[in-house]
Amino acid sequence: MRLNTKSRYAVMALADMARFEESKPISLRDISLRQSISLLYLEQIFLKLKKNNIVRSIRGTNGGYVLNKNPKQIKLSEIFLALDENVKTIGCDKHSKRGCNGKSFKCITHDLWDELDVHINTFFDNKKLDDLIRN
Amino acid sequence: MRLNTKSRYAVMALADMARFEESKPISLRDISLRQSISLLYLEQIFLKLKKNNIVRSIRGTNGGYVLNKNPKQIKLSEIFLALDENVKTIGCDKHSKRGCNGKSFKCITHDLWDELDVHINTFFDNKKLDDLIRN
DNA sequence: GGATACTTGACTAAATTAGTCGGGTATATA
DNA sequence: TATATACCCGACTAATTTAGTCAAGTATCC
Repeated sequence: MRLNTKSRYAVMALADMARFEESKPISLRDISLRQSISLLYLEQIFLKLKKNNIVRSIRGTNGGYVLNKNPKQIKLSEIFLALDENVKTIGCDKHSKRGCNGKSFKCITHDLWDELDVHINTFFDNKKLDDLIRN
Repeated sequence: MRLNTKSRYAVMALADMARFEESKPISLRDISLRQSISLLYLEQIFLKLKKNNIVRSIRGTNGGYVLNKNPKQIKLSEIFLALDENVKTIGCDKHSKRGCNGKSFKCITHDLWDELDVHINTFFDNKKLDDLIRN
């Protein structure tokens, strides 16, 4: 779990799309203007969202992106998973040779970070995109 | 909430002390050897723990540090609070002028990060140092 | 044909992290 | 009282990560 601007912007952008739920594709330019996120940065983010089938794209004039599922069904955990290659980054380094790696040597706090990870993932599994726009 | 090595090492070191619970002060040198954490780095960490009354120090030969409370009463949230000046660092920048600051302008996802923060803090409020050594 | 809008990899400045260094001061014990 | 141990503290730095930008496309609509 790693929360950087990329993850945050992804949630903002997708929530933006969900709010203006239309059948028409929404261009990154519009999202960029509404949410004040750099267009070039959004492009990077949406590439990953597309690769992970969260959105699909339509090219050309009047093109843009469309949500692949109903906002009620899009878990926030999916979104984070799409952006970070490695979801679990809190805690010990899995591939450490000297320190705690959870296998050959396990430190006092190892299980704690695992528990925390579960705790946070549960939170994001239960939160749907739709929950964000119901205010 | 920010989980860096400093916070993790602090928990490891304090758990180490709790495990060897003695009335005698424990030197950073011993902790450094047992947990393979740099002595110089530990000094930095314990200075903060001391300032926040989590440990007290005894100088000189045979000196070291002693826990100020029973491990059953030391919340992990206290420890993190002692190390990070600002506990809440996930989410929007409170002092941002242009972006979301939660006051003059509030973004779609603002409440989400607040909720997450509460969720994580609850976890660490309920975890005590003693829980880590009961395995 | 031109405007719009997605596609992709490479690059970079700034900030953060994870420590190290150097020079202290206090105290126990031989 | 000398010496070794161990805490105290500010300044510094190398490496990594972050938060983007840049350049050069390709596809589609009008």
